[in-house]
Amino acid sequence: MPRSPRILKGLRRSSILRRMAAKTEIRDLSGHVGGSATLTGWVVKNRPSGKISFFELRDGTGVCQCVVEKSESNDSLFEAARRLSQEASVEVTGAVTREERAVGGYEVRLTALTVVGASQEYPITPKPHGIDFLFKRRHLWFRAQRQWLIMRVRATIIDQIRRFFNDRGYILVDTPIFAPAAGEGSQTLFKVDYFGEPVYLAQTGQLYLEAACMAHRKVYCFGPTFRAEKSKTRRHLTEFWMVEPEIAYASLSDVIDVAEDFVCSLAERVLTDHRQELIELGRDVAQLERIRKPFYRIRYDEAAELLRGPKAKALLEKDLAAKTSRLAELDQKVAELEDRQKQGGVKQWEKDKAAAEVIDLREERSELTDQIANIPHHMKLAAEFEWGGDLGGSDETIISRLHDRPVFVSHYPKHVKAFYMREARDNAKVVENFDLLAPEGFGEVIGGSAREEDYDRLLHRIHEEGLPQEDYEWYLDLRRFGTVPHGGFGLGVERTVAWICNLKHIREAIPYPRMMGRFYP
RNA sequence: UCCCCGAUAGCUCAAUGGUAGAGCGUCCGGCUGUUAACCGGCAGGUUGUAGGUUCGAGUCCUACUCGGGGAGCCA
Repeated sequence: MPRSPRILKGLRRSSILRRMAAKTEIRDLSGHVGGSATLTGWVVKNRPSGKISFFELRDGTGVCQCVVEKSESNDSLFEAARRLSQEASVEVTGAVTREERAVGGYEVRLTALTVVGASQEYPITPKPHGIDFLFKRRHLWFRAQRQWLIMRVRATIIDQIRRFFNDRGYILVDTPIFAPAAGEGSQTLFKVDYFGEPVYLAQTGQLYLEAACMAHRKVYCFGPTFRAEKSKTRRHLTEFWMVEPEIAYASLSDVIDVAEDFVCSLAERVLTDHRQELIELGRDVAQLERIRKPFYRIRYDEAAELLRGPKAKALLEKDLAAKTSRLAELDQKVAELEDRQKQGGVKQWEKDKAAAEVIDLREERSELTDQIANIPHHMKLAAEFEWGGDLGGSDETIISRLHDRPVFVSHYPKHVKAFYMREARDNAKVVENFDLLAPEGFGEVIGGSAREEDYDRLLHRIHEEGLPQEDYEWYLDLRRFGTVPHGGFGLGVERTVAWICNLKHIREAIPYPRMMGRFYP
């Protein structure tokens, strides 16, 4: 875009300049130092004083400090600035200066201010709020810096998901959201009235994708999926986004190779584009830099052994000791802070600060207490893990924490897995499936498998699971007409975002979370 | 479906079974370099709902509602 007036020769300079000025974004302020700029945005916070007034302006691209000094000629401007309230929308014009003391490094000294929309008693104040309060105001909470950062990282992850598959010749095939029957066959489906007929919200597009991959060889689908699981945990949503690639003429290890490259590409892209944002989110980026090939690949058998073995026990014991000593440390800190508050001669603001710290410490304490209480249970679950069961949440955490890079766990017992998974030809008790466990205890982000391509074995499994064969005739057709070895996986977007951004709760990783008992706004 | 924790001012939290408080936010006043600004003041309450125990319940008991964490299940 032309910034130099020389280029404007022959145009009506004043109107063009005005239009250009109105387009200035905070992220481009460095190019306007020494000149004037017009910004449009929202007031983050206002700090008026007797004769000088500061406020922070947010415009969606960054944050910038605005200043008005009182003078004989600017009474109305100064008064308007002094009265600005949180989240009022404004258009401002002023001189741009470099200013080390200001957020973002630049400052605008105002010559004009227009309030576009007033904002009274904005509910989300710069003080701490409870999680329920914030999610009831999700529509406003987006404006908070932390939520803004997360949404930007999410957008990049989604862009990279599409780019990865598009660049490698995968064809996007959209699968239906209204599905006639169970995909994976279970009670965790949302039932919808479809002109008097029952249909279900799709849990996966996989079966449809298998059909499409016989036409295009490499395909993927990407969209929302729905699970009516009554789980209230930090890793569950009832509506979440999943990307599912499906590849013809692929073995289990081919599919795992793709998953490995894919996850590496996501980490690399986010580190390139959002290093600063990740740091601001409190992400230890060194951990993300470890997301490199090769990931660990272990079998379910080995995972079971690991859980029962001395390493798992040692990990949990160490954990218990660390958490117990942290608990003692917290108690001591709380006691110290409370003593300080009681002492005389302490300023009110120091008392407030101490009180706020006590609240934080107590919260950490309460979480820690829960975790400590759970450890013996987790130890028992791990130590007594029996072949044949699925890996529980705590088991996954243990396995992932025993490795410094993501871990593929493959070859689970057949009877705990879905009917379409390919039976291992050398061991009929297991299937050729895999999960990818993210490190640092983030748990399962991918589930995938080779699909059963043999007609007779597939039909047998459908009967074994008690599924109605007539519902799966079209699916069986894929084995009747030129069946090939194939497979794919599904990656949960929100779990991935939570992992990359180091979020404790998956619900912050999606714009409008839908979970048990929460569907507003 | 099961287990644990919680609900007090708009918000975040205090309050041995004995007069319901603080900070923030709002509003008013003050302050020339602020950064969760600061200083002074006003207003703000059927302690989630319904019962019970007690001379007396925010506090103890029971049920329910809502929320949080976990189990199961899963991306």
